[in-house]
Amino acid sequence: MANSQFSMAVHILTVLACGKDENVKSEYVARSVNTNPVVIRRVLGQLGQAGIVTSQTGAFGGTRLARAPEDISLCEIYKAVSCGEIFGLPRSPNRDCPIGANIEAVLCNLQKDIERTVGDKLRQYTLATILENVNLAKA
Amino acid sequence: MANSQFSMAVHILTVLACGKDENVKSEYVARSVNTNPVVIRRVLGQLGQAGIVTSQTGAFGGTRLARAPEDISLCEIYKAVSCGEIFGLPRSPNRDCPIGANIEAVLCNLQKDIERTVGDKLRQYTLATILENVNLAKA
DNA sequence: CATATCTGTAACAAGTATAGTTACAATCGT
DNA sequence: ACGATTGTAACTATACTTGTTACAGATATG
Repeated sequence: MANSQFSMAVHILTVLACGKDENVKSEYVARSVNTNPVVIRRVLGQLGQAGIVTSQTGAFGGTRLARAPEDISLCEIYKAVSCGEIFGLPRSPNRDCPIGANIEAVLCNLQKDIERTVGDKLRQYTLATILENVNLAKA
Repeated sequence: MANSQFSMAVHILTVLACGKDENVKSEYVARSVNTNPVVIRRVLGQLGQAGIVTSQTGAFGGTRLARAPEDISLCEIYKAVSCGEIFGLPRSPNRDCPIGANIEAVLCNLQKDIERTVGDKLRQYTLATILENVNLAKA
């Protein structure tokens, strides 16, 4: 299954942003994402550890944004739920072969370069950008 | 399993590049990558369809680069074996919810933007770049 | 033309990741 | 004390990647 946790995280945070400073229940978010509340809470757990949201247990509990949408970059969200690399490195190249012995390091550097590039791009967007676009599309 | 087809493709092509204009057998490549020849031939099939390599069946057959390493960009290789997106889109957002109805298009645009960015970055490298780096590391 | 050598590809097994689901302990307002 | 909600473990279903075996088709060589 293709990993859609980043998409889900953005969707979830957009719902929370619309909830302003009210606690939003995972069950409510689940209806917009069209999935099970536990799936929402799992992602919310990662976003909480990253300091992007804060949750309250108990009656009238729920989750809200820890900061204003303008201060939450998509890069931060991506890293919070980050699940795997853009491309995987070679598994077990033959180190007796001159190429096999060196290709891993070369690809690893390339991988870091790509991920830095993606990070820079994602940093250009914030949750506020997403909110604007969603509202634009609505109009 | 994390997808390492791009890494494998680059590794394979590096081996082919070292074979100059000789046909290289999948069994030989498999020893450098440390896997089964069929796995190599599978990737080689995709690279062949993309016009990056040419193969010959039969005795003394094998595969060679279709072009000079300087003329093969990593972007081309990435697209040839392209296996999935940087991040998956939402599966089935609730279209009765204003957010659910619009988030998919917004994320899809974002996804295209990211993939364009990655493509631009990969276009800065060619197979020749990789060859240089592998040889540098060897020295 | 017969043979040995390769590729191309189908079919299947094994390992692993994601998502969905159920269940329940812990927490907290009333 | 009670009801509402999160946090989290455990399990299932699905699907993707890799590795492996098997074999048909193509081709150079003697």
